[in-house]
Amino acid sequence: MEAKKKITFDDIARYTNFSKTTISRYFNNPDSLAPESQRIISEALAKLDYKENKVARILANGQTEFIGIILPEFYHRFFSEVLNQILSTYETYGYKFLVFVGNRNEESERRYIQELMSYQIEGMLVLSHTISSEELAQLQIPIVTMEREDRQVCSVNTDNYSGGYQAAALLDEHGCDVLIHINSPTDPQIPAYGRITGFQDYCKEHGLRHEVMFRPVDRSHEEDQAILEDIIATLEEQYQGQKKGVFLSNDTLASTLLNLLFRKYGHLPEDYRIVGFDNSPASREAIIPISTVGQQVDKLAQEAVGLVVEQINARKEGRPLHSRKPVHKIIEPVLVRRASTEGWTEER
Amino acid sequence: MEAKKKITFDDIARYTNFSKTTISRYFNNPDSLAPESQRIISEALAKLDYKENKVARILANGQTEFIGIILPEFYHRFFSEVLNQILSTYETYGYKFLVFVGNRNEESERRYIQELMSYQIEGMLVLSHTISSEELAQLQIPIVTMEREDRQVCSVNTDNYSGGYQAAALLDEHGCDVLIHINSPTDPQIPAYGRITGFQDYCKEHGLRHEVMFRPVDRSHEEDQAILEDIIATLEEQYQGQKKGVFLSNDTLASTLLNLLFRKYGHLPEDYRIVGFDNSPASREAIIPISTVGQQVDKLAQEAVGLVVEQINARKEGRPLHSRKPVHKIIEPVLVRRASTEGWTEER
DNA sequence: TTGTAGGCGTTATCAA
DNA sequence: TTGATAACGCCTACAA
Repeated sequence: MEAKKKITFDDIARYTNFSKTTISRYFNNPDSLAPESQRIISEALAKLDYKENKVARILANGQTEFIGIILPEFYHRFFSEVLNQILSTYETYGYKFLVFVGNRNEESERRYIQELMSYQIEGMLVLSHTISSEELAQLQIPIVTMEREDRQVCSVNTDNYSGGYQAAALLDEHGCDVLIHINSPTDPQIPAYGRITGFQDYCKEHGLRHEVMFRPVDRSHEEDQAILEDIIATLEEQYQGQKKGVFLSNDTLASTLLNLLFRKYGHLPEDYRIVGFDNSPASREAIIPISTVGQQVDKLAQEAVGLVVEQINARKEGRPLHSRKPVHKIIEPVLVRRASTEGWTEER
Repeated sequence: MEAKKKITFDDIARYTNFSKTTISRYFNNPDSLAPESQRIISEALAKLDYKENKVARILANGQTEFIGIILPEFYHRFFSEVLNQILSTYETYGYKFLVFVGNRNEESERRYIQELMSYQIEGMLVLSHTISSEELAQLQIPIVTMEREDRQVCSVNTDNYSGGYQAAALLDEHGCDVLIHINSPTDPQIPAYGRITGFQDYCKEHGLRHEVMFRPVDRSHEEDQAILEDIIATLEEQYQGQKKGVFLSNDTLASTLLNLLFRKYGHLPEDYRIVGFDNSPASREAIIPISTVGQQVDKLAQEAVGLVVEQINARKEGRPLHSRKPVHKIIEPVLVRRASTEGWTEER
């Protein structure tokens, strides 16, 4: 059972008295062969236990069927969810994925991209922030980004503005006296900034008292806890007796806030309403289910890969599509109403 | 800026008046070149903007530097954590990873493996259960598994037995009257079964009253909740007034139990102590921090990739290592004491 | 319906 | 220290 030499088209050809070309055709255009020939070859393949070698095929026809992925990190569930959904598009498109995690290091991300390019990837999905879309565009391959600056490249994003708007509307609907949005300081160029403006616009349009609190959240759970405890203290001083609707930039943060309140009061006080973002497991699995602006991760991934594939195909026949302006697809978020706004009793 | 033809060694050779061979050497064995030649080539590469093509190199030397990964799913944080750590070994070993998620489907996993083989992967990491180690071994490439049946292949695993043992010891230490272990029905062949036997052995050795409850957990959060509510009812009937030490098979489950108790009592009652498994974010971010048997995911991943690479290298020089018996590495778990056993007041 | 010949961009083997 | 030449395993005209 030791490393038996690999069987190639040559071996099959010799064995069947066909030429290599015919064997190749068996795989790429079987209908052009006589049925009888197909049978002969098929049997020979089985008998000799042939295993295909896609590397050789790539070198010959230039199509790797590789798509590169650069993720910024793996801490937030959002990214593992997205990756999961991206990987599952293999079933529909057949592309394989080479994955790198950037960890916010510009230099290593450049190295990763070089490495990906050297493997002749046909396209790339970029979720990390460190490298500008301008630089990405120069790579001259189809690129689609998600949740990051995207001026020079195609992208697929949740309608963050709509999400922020709906979150505010939901809190308003439940009669909150003041709306609070907690977020980390965010670059206006990244799509997630829309959550802030959406929130603000709703409040302004409806003349609601509101406040956006920029805090350095999302660094670590412990820091987030400290920050949120501080915020609770502030809120209870500033808006004592008023109903506070809090919209947080993600579900994990929302859950942390909820836990703090639960620890303090043993339940979610009537004068608090909470909305998260993402519809990640953290929102469903919280001590009481948290209302949230759900990102349709499956659709995001599907569209992103679809967009890359579309460009790849366009390229293969001239380049009618790629040289045009970048396409930016938008996926509607889905508002999920749960106990953290609807009230615990209503929920069960 | 349109698809300029790709620069190859041929172009560099022509430009510098060296041969292709010399250019190749510049990359693979630069010291064998005259310093002056190195400079000339280096400049030419920059001037012509050469980009390497690893596909061609693979075809020529047979080394893809690819390792295949088959994950069972992405729902449990454990797997995204492991994947993250595996991917990060790129920095030390330079291997690239082709990732597939099996989703418990035997047929598609076989297809994935064929696909991986066709890309000439040099080794494979398998975390999914569906395909027997016997079948894996027949692939004739270095394989390392984690957290699954591993009789015919190498593996890296947490010492689950020790983990179960320590969990029981921790609960005992805090004076629990009865120890409960909640787990899904588990195949004795997979390493995680050790958690059960470790737990049982400690209890038996120390003459402790104990019980293992096999329930179909880990299917969905809602089902888990229902199951755990049921268990709480049972426990409170059966062990009323006694201090119950509950060891759950993972942190998410532990957190769900904790949440249910918190909702019922507004705090963790004195007659409950809880221990999880994994030391995943779920345990730190729970409403009160949960004690847990920590898997050293970074080490698991490091060792797993290391073991594959070791075998790959052994293969390159004859095959002294691979034909021997499978190696099974064990990583010690780390017991993490937190509020769910130590008591809330002690913790702060 | 099948075959011939050349090429994809490297690396390996000899030789000089 | 450098080169010529033949692989590597498949695909794609073009021919028959």
